[in-house]
Amino acid sequence: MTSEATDKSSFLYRLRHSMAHVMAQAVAELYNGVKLGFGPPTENGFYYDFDFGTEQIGPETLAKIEKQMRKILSQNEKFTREEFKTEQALQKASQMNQPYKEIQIKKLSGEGVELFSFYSNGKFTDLCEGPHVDSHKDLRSAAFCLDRISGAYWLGSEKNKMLTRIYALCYETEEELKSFLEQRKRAEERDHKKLGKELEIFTISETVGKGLVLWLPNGTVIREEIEKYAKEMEFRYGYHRVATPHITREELFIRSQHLPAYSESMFPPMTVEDEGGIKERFYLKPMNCPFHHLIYSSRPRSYRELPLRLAEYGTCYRFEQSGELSGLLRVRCMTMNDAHIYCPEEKLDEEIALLMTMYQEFYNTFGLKNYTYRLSIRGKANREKFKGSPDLWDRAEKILSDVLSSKNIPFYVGEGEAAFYGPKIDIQFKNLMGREETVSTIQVDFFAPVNFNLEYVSQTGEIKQPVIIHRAPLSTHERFVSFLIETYGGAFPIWMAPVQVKLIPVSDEVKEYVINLEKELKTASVRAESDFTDNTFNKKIRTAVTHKIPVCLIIGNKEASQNRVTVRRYGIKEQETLTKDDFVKQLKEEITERRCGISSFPA
RNA sequence: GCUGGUGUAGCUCAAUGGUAGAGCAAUUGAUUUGUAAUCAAUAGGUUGCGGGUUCGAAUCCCAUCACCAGCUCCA
Repeated sequence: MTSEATDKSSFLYRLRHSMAHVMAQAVAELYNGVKLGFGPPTENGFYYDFDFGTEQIGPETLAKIEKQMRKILSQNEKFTREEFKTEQALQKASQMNQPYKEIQIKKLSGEGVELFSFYSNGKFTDLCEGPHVDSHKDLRSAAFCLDRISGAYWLGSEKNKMLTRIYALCYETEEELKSFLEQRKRAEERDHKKLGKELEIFTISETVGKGLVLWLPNGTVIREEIEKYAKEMEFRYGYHRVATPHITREELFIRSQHLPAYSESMFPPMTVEDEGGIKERFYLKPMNCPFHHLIYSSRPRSYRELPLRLAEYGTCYRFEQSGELSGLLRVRCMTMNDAHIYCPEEKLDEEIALLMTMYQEFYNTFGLKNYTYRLSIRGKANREKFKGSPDLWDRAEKILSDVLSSKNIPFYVGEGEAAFYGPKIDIQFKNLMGREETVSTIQVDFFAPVNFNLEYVSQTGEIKQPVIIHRAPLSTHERFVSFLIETYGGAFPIWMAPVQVKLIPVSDEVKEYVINLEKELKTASVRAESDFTDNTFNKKIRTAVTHKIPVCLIIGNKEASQNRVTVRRYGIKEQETLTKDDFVKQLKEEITERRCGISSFPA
């Protein structure tokens, strides 16, 4: 959220907060006996949670509520504040027949709050800490519209009743609201689900099942280019590649403690019967780690081979809740840029530092900028859920925080966001709709070495336990490609573009030259295609541009007669004509260096 | 999984109880073009699937599946 949107003293915050009360009042007037939940400001406006009882609320009621709000605003009431001690406050909430407010008062009272404020505007009163604007007059020039309606669990717990949440957009001026709506519309144009279909990157078939992605030829090029790059990078950083099965006997996940702790996110087991009639259960893997641990422990290890880095683009299966699935962002079958690093504890800081360098190298290549680092630690609450000695935790948390600081990497702390086996550094991306998603983590794990009895012989001949680092800088292909599509708006850098070069003949006379050039480019491993359709020249250009192909070669008699090509780059007006050989040389350089040039970011 | 919404040709959408239609894409023919849509013809649909109401259903009702937004979850 912007600072203005969260700053309680800002006018915008008070405006949105007050407007939420007006909405609650409108709803209360229209629906007798409605129960009120919470109604805070948000990044773009505000929402309010209501319990409508048995009443069905659809989008058509939004217009009705909005109309009522405007009627209320015309009454020009003042916002007034009154304070009550706990008992009186409870009594007041009870008189108003607002059970959720009673619960809230009791909860806050338990946390030591003794004085409760109620705000009134006209006949409407609501428990609220404020602050608000002075009167309706301050709200009149504001721009707002009711946006959408959805369910939301009371107190955010799925064990509680689901209330009806009404979201509204609200800004100080009409221009700001309009500009937000336009921005949202532009963002929707970059939606990876939309572009993924248009650019034929992936498809999902009901026949195969939801959350199970079919990668089309274009998408497969992108996947494989990413994978090739990751393998080169990991080779340079001293990783060894391994390969493991997609299924395993139940025993492995019992040992790793995924069963039963993680069983809700796993596909149900397959039961097979051997010749002796003994039944055995197999599971699809939700993670690669346990397999890698067994590779580590397949023979005794010496300190000399640590840190041992085992990498695999491993395909995992998770039975995500159906409502969670979304395009490539959240799927049930995913291929992870996974690796596990088995590291002596005293080398942990060095190894993490090396990882941060690698992450930044990766993200620079992709030109990614819209991410933030989160240091996820235990926090003060629920200490019992975090396994291992507190001493070890303290040290690990300090190491992570020190590495981030020493590399001048800005980060924020996520209290209670650690994994149960250790703290982590999460890389958070914001998607187009402003929603934050974890794209990647670096996790320190003290727990698995114990479960899997992982050991090494130290320099002094002692048996020691390594610490494990789980890391996946490039996330899963699925999630990472969804971010890339949205970041690039579908216009990929040349090195990973499905079609890198489109050859467009001006007329049939140059056909032979074009055919030969295409052959030459393909021989140089360039993904080149020629357009020999009956379409007009203009139409051919339009087609190439709408497919967001990074380079078009315009070839007419002028070019063919001089062994040249005219280069038209995506999103760039200026063209240049150069010799065929110069073009191929430049192009190859750009591809080999994986340049993330301006051509990929049209204005 | 929960709340609300949506589902019509490959894609984007029209048809609100009375003969399912348009543009783009596809196919065929003509056209060979110098920087974002040449012209014409053809083909394409048990309106997501299954029930029901009705003389008659894309349209109304029930159920189911999928998708979208949000909630919850996300080792």
